[in-house]
Amino acid sequence: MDSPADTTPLAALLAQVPQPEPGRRKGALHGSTVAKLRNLIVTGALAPGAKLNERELCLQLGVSRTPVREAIKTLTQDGLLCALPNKSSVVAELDVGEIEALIDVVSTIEGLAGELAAARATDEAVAEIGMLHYRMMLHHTRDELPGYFEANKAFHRRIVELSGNPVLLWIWELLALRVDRARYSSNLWPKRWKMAIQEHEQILAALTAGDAALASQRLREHVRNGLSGLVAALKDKAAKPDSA
Amino acid sequence: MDSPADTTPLAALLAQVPQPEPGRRKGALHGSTVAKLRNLIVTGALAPGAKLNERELCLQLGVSRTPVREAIKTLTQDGLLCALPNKSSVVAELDVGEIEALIDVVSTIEGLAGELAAARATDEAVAEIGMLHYRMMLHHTRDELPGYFEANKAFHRRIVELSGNPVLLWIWELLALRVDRARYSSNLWPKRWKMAIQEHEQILAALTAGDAALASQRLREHVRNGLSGLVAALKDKAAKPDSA
DNA sequence: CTCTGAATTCTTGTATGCAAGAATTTTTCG
DNA sequence: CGAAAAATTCTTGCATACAAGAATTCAGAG
Repeated sequence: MDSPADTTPLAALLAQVPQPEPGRRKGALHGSTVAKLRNLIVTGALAPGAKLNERELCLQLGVSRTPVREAIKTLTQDGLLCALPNKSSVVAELDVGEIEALIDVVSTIEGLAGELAAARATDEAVAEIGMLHYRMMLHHTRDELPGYFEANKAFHRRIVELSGNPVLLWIWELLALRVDRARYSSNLWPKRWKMAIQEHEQILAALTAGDAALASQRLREHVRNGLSGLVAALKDKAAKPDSA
Repeated sequence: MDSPADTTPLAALLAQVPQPEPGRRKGALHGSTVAKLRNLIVTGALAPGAKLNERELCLQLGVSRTPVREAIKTLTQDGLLCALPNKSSVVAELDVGEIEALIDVVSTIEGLAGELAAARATDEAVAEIGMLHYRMMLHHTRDELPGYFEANKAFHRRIVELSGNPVLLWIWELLALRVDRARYSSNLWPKRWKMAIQEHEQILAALTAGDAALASQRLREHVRNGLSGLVAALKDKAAKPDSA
């Protein structure tokens, strides 16, 4: 009846997304549709458990069912949607247990990334990551949540890239989708920010020193701390459901 | 002109795949098409670099373009195909560098799985994994390559399942696709078998003892050994291209 | 003979039509 | 009035039609 999703002002949210001009080139619909839909899910605009009606999405997104169906398939594979045969796909539940499972995997993955990155860290690469760190701090001082998120993610992403391992980056991107979802879901937890910034600086130091073991350990613990805080926030939120 | 794929007896290979009866139930075409196509790629029946013509695949698989296109999208996301806009998708190259990248990631992932699994290992679970190990040995003594592959994979898979971490299993499945491809590509390397069996026994012992650190380390090294041998075999093969 | 370019053919990207299964509503019987 | 069943409506799964871009071929000029 009145699942959370039914009250979502979907049209308004979609209006914010820049619509591709009618004079667009061929082959861009799939990608853009995936991006739009993914954004709606990750940011929580489409609530967990919400049913996706293909025809309705077509109208909202202004495309035919083909790209919509492809996007649904793609996001199902990414684990953001759940699909049952002959039934509407639904937005995957944001299970706290699953996020706890994410902790072990993401921390291990980023730990490996740190280990490999430290061995390949040039001054230039470290400087670039440092810049991302300062950008994050800037957004922090300004209380700009989206910018903070973005810079934080870029910081971590750059380290994974620096590892030079394309498979690692691929896996990390997949995991990052779920982490982002959890982040958006648990409204900001500013307590954690200061600690995160300190940890980033220590990670940078380890990379600068080229100390693989230390970089690995610090990244592992940093990720573990962050995600654990996230789980705590989510459990808190679950305890007192709608104390806005 | 005559790329390796053009000479592939595709029709014959597909004939081996049991065709779903006309009286099948709806909703199974996508999955079965993905499975068939994936098998062709993983086993090497569709050679790396081969161009996939959608219409041709439709004829071969006996379905329309819709499920074929969905399957292509899915396998592209899995990294088995490469797609460029408005161009035919091609089977992803089996880059040795990428397999070397896999070594670090898969060994780390399975190491984590071993660590978590050891902490949860019941007698029953260990016995089940032991059974898979003996099944593998049986296929070994009979020189049955496919059975050996299957049992080996089941052994590893069961350990990841035992970890109780669904995210870990999800990632492992993705990685396993690429590992399987590499395995099929480098024809059997029997030298490795005996060593692998010994390592499996040691892994089992660590699981039985519930020693998380040991299980983790042994799995990590076992995977590293296996994949390193695989890379060596592939490099060997690359050096003397077609010495059948 | 070769190179350029235009026209044709082929292939993919997108939209839509049709049928099977699911959900819902209505109707009928107890 | 309640419940079960039948019919209607709705939704997805698959097939196909059409359009835009890419590849190929063929002709003509240098």
